[in-house]
Amino acid sequence: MKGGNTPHAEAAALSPCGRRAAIQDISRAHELTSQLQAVLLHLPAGSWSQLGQDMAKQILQLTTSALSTLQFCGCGASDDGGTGNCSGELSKSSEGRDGLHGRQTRRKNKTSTKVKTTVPYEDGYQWRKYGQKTINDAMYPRCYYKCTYRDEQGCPATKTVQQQDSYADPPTFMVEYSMKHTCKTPQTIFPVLMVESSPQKASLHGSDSTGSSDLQDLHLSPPSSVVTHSESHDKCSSSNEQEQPCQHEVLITVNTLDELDMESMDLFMGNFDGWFCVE
DNA sequence: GAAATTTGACCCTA
DNA sequence: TAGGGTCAAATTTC
Repeated sequence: MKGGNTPHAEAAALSPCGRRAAIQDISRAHELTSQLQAVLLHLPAGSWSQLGQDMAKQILQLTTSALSTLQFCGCGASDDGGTGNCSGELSKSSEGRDGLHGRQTRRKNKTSTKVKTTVPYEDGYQWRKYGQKTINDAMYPRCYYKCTYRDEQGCPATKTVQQQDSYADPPTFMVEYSMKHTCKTPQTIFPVLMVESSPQKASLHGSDSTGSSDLQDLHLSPPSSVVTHSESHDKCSSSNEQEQPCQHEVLITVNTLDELDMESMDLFMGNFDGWFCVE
């Protein structure tokens, strides 16, 4: 059902410029919340610290959801001619064709978000594996996950996880998210630390482990990540002549949150100024 | 026994 | 027609 106050409806009502500004604002909020969460982890355990963590998690989920909504609803300005259909909607093409119940389109829409990470299973959502395939020219099979709440709440979100290189330590995975989460669950594992990309490739490398960390014991190993946000039409306003497709990668390798110290944070803040590509 | 994962088969798209 | 995405029965885990 289409609710008038749904994020999708609001996004659709936004002008391209307004949507862009909204995306930038939310991405900034997301970034700051991620950093706040990292800071909170340094505080002594206590009710306030826990409360802050919980709040940060919720904010991250909300901002992630909002960003996802805005991105997926960007189709109106792209190559589908502005049909008004969000690219996130399921295709009904196969329905009723061969007696398959609810079988959805076999090809996903082009709009998706790819994230390169060392912790593909910790992104704040719960997933259930439903398939695995050997992919041509890939060293490792690709795993297919759907939202745990797909059956209960009809959440269409899916993701694929594929290990990339066998020699990296830790191994990196390319995670491709498709469809937007519509499930409503407060359960989070740990939201992915979204990292902004910038025209200049930058990296923060946590070296070897710098002392013991109890964070690992908390299973809050921070993701490290590369966010590769790509869409077919993307041009980067920050690139010089708007000629290069937006395909930025920023690799943050952090073994423990202790390594993400304030110095790194400052570098973090200084180097990145927006991970969304602007048309 | 319920939930999650594995795996082969089916089917769609390029 | 090959490759990739999904289904669903079988199997495993808790």
